[in-house]
Amino acid sequence: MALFAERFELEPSSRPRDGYNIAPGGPVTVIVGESDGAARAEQFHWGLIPAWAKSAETRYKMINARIETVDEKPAYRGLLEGHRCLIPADGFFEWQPQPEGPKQPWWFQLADAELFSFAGLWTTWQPAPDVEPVHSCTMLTCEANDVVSPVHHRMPVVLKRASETRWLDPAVGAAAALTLAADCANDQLTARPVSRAVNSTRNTGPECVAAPNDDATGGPATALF
DNA sequence: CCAGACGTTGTT
DNA sequence: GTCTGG
DNA sequence: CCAGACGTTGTT
DNA sequence: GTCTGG
Repeated sequence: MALFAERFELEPSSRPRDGYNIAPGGPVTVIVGESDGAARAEQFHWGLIPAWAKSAETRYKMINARIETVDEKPAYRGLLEGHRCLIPADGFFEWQPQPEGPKQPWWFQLADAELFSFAGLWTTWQPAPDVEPVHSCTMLTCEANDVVSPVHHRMPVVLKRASETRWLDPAVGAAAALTLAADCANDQLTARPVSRAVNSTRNTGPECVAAPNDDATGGPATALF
């Protein structure tokens, strides 16, 4: 908390949340820009609910936005202008299908576990005038690079640190923002396999990034029969 | 004009 | 809300 | 993303 | 198989 509060010079009212098992469809901490250039942390729903949605049913579907098409898709393209956010993290998981049995989760980080930001978009959904608005977000993805592709064919866009301020800046247009996202820090990532503890969102602690078979929550190392 | 979509991932 | 398809 | 539910009636 | 919940 202290790290990213300092890094993003968050306003005192910010109420960030962290955890080792931030899952789609749940709350996630995002950083949004203020008109005066300040930044604020909020908890948004991970899974975009467009402003025009009649129900919240997309909230488990629109968890990602492909960078290749984000400026074309009706649900996303308007958000590239003025509705960008940072989603701070120090790593992410991808699941690797196995020839047999359950998928193997992998944990990806920058060197020295340095803090970074995913490139996100956000919006507000208010189904009726007299109910509380719901803020939600989605995360840009791109084709997996050499580090991630053995595990999974897509990966989140990790912004270069120098791009973060401009990503939040409303004065930066959609085209320029897309350029920032394309020129990302994904080639700095490292990978290691982890316990299957992360597969259950009931596990929210450091056991999620423990080495495989080095914990009591990841299930048996081998099948019983 | 109105109706209907609006998304990604993974699997087959 | 806005765009595409019919 | 993965895990877990997926149903109604009647009884306590 | 498909949807909801975390």
